[in-house]
Amino acid sequence: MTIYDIAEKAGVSASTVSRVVNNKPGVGEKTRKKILALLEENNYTPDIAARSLAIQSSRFIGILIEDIRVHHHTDAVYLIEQEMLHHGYTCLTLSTGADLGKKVEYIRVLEQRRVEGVIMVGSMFGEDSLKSAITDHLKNIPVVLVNGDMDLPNVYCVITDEERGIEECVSYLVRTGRKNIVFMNDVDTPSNSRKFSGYQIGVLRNGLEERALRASGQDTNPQDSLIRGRQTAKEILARYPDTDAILCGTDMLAVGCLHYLHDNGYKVPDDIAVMGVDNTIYGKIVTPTLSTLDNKIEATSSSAARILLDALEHKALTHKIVLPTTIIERASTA
Amino acid sequence: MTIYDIAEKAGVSASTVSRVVNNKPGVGEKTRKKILALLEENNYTPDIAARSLAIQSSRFIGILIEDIRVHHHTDAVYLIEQEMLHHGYTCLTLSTGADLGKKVEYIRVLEQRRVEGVIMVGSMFGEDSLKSAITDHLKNIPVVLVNGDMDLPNVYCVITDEERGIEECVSYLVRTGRKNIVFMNDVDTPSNSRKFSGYQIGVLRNGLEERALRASGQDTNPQDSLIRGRQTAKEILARYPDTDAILCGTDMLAVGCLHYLHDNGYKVPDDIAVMGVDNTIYGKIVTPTLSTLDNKIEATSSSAARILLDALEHKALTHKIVLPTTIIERASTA
DNA sequence: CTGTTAGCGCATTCAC
DNA sequence: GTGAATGCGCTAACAG
Repeated sequence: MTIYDIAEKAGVSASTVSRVVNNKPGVGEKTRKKILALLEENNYTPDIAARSLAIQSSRFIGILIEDIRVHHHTDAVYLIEQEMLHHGYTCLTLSTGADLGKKVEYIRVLEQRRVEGVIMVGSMFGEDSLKSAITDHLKNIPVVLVNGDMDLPNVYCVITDEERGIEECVSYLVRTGRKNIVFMNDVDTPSNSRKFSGYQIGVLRNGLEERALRASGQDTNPQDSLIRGRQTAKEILARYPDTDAILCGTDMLAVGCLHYLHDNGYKVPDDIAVMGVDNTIYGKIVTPTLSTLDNKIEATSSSAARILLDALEHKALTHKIVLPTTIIERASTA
Repeated sequence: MTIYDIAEKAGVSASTVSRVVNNKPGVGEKTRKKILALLEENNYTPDIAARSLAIQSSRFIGILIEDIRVHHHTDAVYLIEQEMLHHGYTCLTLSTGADLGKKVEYIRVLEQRRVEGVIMVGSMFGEDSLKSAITDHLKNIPVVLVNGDMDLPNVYCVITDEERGIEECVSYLVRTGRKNIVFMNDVDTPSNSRKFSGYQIGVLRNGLEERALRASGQDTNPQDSLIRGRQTAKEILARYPDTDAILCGTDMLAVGCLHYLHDNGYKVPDDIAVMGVDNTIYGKIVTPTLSTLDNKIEATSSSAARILLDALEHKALTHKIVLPTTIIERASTA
């Protein structure tokens, strides 16, 4: 059912039908009514692809995310989608996986679909290796990085100050009487590097010894992180038996850590304090409940959505905004 | 950059360029090389919308899901996306929310984008009230319902036998010595009705008294379910102090339940056994670990993807397949 | 092997 | 107020 079909039935031309469909003026009241009725009864639906072609605007915005199964990221996607849809954009949300080549591939998919803007969620998207993919394939459209950092004229970044946040976590743990604080880092991402560097600063400022281990493995899906956290906790305690606090790069790692400690007779927080990052629901579920560094995913993603919308309307804006984090104090450290 | 631009640069016609872009035969080796080079150096990307219009095929498939923040559903989406993308389809994944009107609205969005097939995840999409929306707006394209039930020529359903599964849960709890088994139901959905009916059958077969409460509230997001489970556990124990097992409609409800029991001095599973449904990661995280009815979301969604692909190739297939569930036995009942 | 033509469904000028 | 004509970028006959 096209506007031509409707036009024929109504005995008018396609342009008139088009005007009615798009609520534009210049159509007589009676013909408008008549066409409206025909539209309804034939349940006509405009072909957005055709319209896109004609008006040179897809009303698509792309969302790139590493793994839709990661809770922390879907919270962001949820907010962004709502906001975008509210402004008449349809979101094309794609899970890229950890692989860099895949990311580039998906960027091309977005390009082919002629998205008008892109939001990428996750610090991995701020990697230098993606810079050329963005300049080549996302030319002239605004790109907003959630928690990623990149210096490009059409790229806007909104990140949380995790470095500072982790540094504060260290100080916080010191205030609760901890001295031997080990940092359990997750896979190698820009965000995790910032966290690590925050840990180093914190350790330095508090005159502590630097003790850090990277959780082995590379998959960041929830199931896997749990195992990895558990395993790494074991390694930590084997290497540093006098550990009295473990600061983990993500909540899920921290949960795995809690599991290991519980199973092996350690008391949390009495023997060892544990802390995570992300303020996910996992931390509310475990026993004891998990203290965590809230990196404000809702605020960050809302802000990203706003920025993208502003950029789409060619408003001037700053290219980088940094939000503060907050420590959420729960039973695992208190 | 269009094929015309490239054609001009190459001194050939657009059709030749089109042939090269689509890897079609009938182009001389030297011209092909030349065009390929130009394509590359101008980094040309085809406009899929325009192509869709020409070939009358969008290579889009739609995925409808109630809430992208629900873990259990994103697992399904992940699998489906991978499979579809592997077959050259791009997935348009939309979170509809619980509201029925919104669901219809999103169905129309998919229609406008001319998706060639749809997968809907969640039993709510099997509701009768959506039947007309599907017949009107998703005419002649295959629709696969994951865990939803609907009788329509273009609709295929793949569901798990939760009724039977819950019945088995009751019998299982009885075998572990429980007699006063309360069912905590989640919000009113077809799936939850099936679960409830399974509970009723189980209770009847085992000569027990029927005791069921519906968790108040209506939001099914993870955060909320947790609170609701806790609250409902309280109500259950107030009304039935001799309860020795609580069977919950979802894992998250069960986790909330565990929290309440823990905080109020009940021993799980000694005093009261707790069981959930969905086999989510939440059940692996809590203490004690949660026994649960695995409703096979991976198998179900993979199957749904397969069915949709088959339907898109016009292969004959059955309209309804029912998969068995499995009981996962963990500490909360053992 | 390659170019010409037409058409996909729609929006938009410009006449009438 | 309304219609005819044109173009968006691409594919697909059909000619040559």
